[in-house]
Amino acid sequence: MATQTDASPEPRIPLSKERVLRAAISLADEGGIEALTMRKLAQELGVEAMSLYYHVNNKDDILDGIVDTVVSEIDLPSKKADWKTAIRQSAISAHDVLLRHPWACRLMLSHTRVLLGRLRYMDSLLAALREGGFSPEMTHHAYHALDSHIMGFTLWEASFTFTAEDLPKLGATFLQELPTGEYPYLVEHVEQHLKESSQEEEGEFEFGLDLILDGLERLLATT
Amino acid sequence: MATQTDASPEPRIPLSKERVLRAAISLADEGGIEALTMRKLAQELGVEAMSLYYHVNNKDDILDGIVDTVVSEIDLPSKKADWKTAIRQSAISAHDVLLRHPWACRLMLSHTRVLLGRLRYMDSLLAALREGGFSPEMTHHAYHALDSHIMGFTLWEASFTFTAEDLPKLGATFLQELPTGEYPYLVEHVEQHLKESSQEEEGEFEFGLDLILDGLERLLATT
DNA sequence: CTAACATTCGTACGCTGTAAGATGACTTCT
DNA sequence: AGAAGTCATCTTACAGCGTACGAATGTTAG
Repeated sequence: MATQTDASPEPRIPLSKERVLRAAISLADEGGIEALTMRKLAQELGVEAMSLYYHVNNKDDILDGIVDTVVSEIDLPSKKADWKTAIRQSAISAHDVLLRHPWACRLMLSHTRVLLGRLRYMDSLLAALREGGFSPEMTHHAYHALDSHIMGFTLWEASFTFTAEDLPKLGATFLQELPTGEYPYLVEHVEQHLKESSQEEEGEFEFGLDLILDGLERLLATT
Repeated sequence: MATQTDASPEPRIPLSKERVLRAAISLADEGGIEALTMRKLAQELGVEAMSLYYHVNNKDDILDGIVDTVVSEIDLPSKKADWKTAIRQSAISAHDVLLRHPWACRLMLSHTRVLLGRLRYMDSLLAALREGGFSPEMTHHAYHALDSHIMGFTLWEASFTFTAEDLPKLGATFLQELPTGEYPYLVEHVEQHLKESSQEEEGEFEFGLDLILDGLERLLATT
């Protein structure tokens, strides 16, 4: 003990898979997924790159791991509420979580290994539908419709995350570069984005979500 | 002329941006987007890597280019049909095209430069909505709902493209690795995928699409 | 034939993930 | 106390990536 505190001011916390994953997440959050390299990650942990490989098989292991960590943050649909409000709330939670980690969506779609957190999420969403009265076939369809919206919309938003503060400038130059008068509706659309406060953008996700949920409800009623 | 055909059996077609992009697309189609490297692309064209840089600024230029080429293949919504069938048909076309080039979706979302083909596609979809009677605000919402579905669903499908022939085996091992009895609904869902013919999967996309289109139609009627 | 230009290539650098083995620290047994 | 063994980390090295820089080829105009 004495030797340790004497020799080094920092007692050197031992590495672990959890610590590696935590550091990887914060690194990706700050600098985007392309900033997550083995060397930078090691440096962040005060260690050499190869040391990571004692706790992790390879980089894919890390990528799979941080995806699962993030997915585990999503609120599962409540078993108490009716299917529609339960799923609605869970979808909004998924949207929030995935937007906090804008790299997660893309990783989910390029990395097909599914770990426990994601298994649980998928099953609980399916459970909410089945126990809400949907047939196996309808549940299948509904699941994919919902998943597509969550992924697709969040992915789109995430690709514009970096523009949070300089969106106005970026949008203005975009409009200027546009062939003049050629695409009037596109101009209108972009202007809409520019004048929207970021608060209003939030409702955008729920608009599509409700379109799907209402449609599903109607389908459920007619059977 | 004589000297050329004498000296080299292949007359050496000169490079060009089009030729580079065409080769890039076929390389990505065959081996996935990660198989598209400057060196392999050059090799495919019978040339050294650095020669490409005369026709192209950098790799991003190529990526932006092939995305735009693919997007330009999508059928734009017909101006003759009513908005719903026109958009429906265009969305299905987009789905088809993007599934033929499974790497395109992911590129579209990580590469935010928008070239001409994509501008035209976006504007024509917005035009179909506006001229169908939707207000600017509703059009804005509708556009994102539709885009999210097209992107989200196709992206999901594209991530499982490689399993086309060996999906049964892959699904079987997945089911076996699942914690037994823990996720009954997930098991049901996966089994559904396994028993579905690939033809039936096609309808899956249209299910979600119609959910959105019907919802939009109803909203349009109530105003 | 020569000068100008348009294309292509050779070399090199810094970055990436990671294989293989050396090195150090700590535990346990004798 | 010393030896043996295990665990954790580090050193070195390599192949592959995008691409900067400048030299070497065609190819055409005067």
